[in-house]
Order: sequence, then structure tokens, then C-alpha cells
Amino acid sequence: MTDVKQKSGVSPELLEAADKLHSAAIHLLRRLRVRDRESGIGPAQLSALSVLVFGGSRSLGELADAEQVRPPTMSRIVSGLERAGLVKREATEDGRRVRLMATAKGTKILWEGRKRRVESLANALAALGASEQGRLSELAELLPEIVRKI
Amino acid sequence: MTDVKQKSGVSPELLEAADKLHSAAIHLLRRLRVRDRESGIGPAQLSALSVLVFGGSRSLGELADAEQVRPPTMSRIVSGLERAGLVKREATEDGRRVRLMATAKGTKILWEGRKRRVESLANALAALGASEQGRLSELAELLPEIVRKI
DNA sequence: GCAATTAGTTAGCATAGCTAACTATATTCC
DNA sequence: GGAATATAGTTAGCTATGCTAACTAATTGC
Repeated sequence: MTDVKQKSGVSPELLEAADKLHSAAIHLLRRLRVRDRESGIGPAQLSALSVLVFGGSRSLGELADAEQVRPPTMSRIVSGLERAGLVKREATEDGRRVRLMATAKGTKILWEGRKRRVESLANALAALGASEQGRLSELAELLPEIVRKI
Repeated sequence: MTDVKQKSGVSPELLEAADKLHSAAIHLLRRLRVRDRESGIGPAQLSALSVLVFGGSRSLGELADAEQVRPPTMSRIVSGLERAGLVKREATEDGRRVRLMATAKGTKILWEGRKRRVESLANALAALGASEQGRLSELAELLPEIVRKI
């Protein structure tokens, strides 16, 4: 019984959860964009930079994979980061590849942006109870796992 | 003890949760965009259309507020929706305002797109264990509340 | 050493965000 | 009543981010 109809046979609770997740993701990013813009760096650049800062140097293709965008898109994102002095392109032994590294400035800016986001979120959480804060942390753990499975 | 320093005194768990939430929101939408593109309608248009379908007719300014974008941005989003025959602009008594309404086609397309997105997400959620599904449903309730407070 | 593969970039198109400046209509105030 | 002001949307122009197609450069394979 693995036929197509099963897709629609998911429990109503899951459907509702999925819908809320989707909508929340859209509006969460819209809100945070306001804070992120203070850094003068777009969301895609910020996200790519965060991979380099927290995950370390890697090639453009690897970064594109990590960010789930196509290489031309990542190429342009990196160009923006490079222009802003946040990332360096370095040659490797394999002449086709480049090694992308966050600069000191890039690392600093990322941490500042992260701090701003956390401040926004912390303010939102201030109105919630402690147990709800705990639940949020749980959700945050769960989310990357879910995203991987989409 | 409600001084500014407290903002930076957020627990490491919250800091990490905020960062994961932000990152997960970005990647969630990137994945779902693939499904959304089947409808030939962008995420901003889809989200705006959904407000009209589920929330009913309203003015451009109200829709911009609901979507947390500026009026010129919403004006262009609506133009795209109108061009695609998914939304109608109607005159009102107040000659400055327009009333935006989803067309029958818009309502149909929205439901189809919503079904695809939710299916993709729900399938990912279905791959989780039962207890995690329960937790997620609970947490999905929490998200819109948090987003409102950001 | 030449063909095929791989990594990135460039070019061109669309969506989506913004501010500034404009038009048109309502409202306010004398 | 009419001028000044306020409000609602649109237009124009910039940036950022997505994509595919087509290109360059380098490596690998035979």
C-alpha cells in the first residue's frame, strides 16, 4: 500500500503542522530581514557566510550544495561577500577549484548579525514561559533534520 | 534587572536555537520553492494570495501590512498575480483604495500549491518517529506566536 | 596528446525587497 | 468653496537572489 494516495493520507495534525511551519518560515525571515539589513548584507550572503564561519573553508561547489543553490547563484553570492571583504577566494592545488574562507571581518560581521537575530528572538521569547522556551530549543534541534528530509 | 546587558546574557541554548531557526527557515523555503515553482508562481505571490484566499478581500495597504512588505513591493506582487488572473483589483467608494480579491482560478491554484508544499513537508515529517511528530505538532503551534512577537 | 569531465564564471531573464518621487483622491481648516 | 495637507497606490530605479544556457580553464582518462 505505497500508492500515491498515501500522500494525502497523512494525519491532519501533520498537515496542519506542515502548513504552520511553512507560513512561520516565511514570516520569520521577513521579520529577521529587518534586523539583518542593519549589517548591509543580504540573507543569502549571511547564510553562506555562516557556513564558512561555523563550518570552515570549502569550495564554491560544496558551499552551493550546503546552501542548496546552483553554482552560478553561489558564485554571485560569493562575489558580493568578496566585494565587501568578508570572504576570500584562494587558489588550490586543483586549479579548477577555489577555496573560500571567511575573513576576520566576515567572522566579526557574522557574529554581530547573529547577535542581533538572537536579541530579536530573545525579546520575543521574553513573553513566553520558561517551558515554552525549552520547547523552542527542542524545535530548533529538530528542524535541520526535517529540512534534510524534504 | 532589565538592563541592556541582559540581551547579550542570553543562554547559549537560545543563541543556538535562534541561529538554527533562522538557518532552517532559509533552507526550508529553498526546498519548498522547488515544489512551488510547479505552480509558476513565486513565494511572495503565493503568500499574498493565501492571505486573500483564507483571510478575504482587503486593500493593498492592508495586504502589505499583513505580509510585512512595503506598498510598492506589494503593488508589484499584486500586478503579477493580476497578470496571471489570480487576483482582481476593484474600485471602492474611497477612490484612493483598491479592493483586492482572489479569483476562482487564484483560489484553485492556491489550494493546489498549498497541497504540494504541505505534502512535501508532511512526507518529511512522516519520516520522523511518532514521538517526534507529536513534539513537532506541539511546537508548530508555538511558532506563529513567536513570529508575531519578534 | 586529445577527448571527456569537472569547476567556476558570465550573460541574460524573472521575482522580490527597498527608497524616492509622482498621481490621484480625501480630508481639514480657514 | 478652495487651498493646504494627508493618505493610497503606482512608477522608476537600485540591489539581491534565484534559474538555465553557454562559456573558459583545468584535470582526468585513454
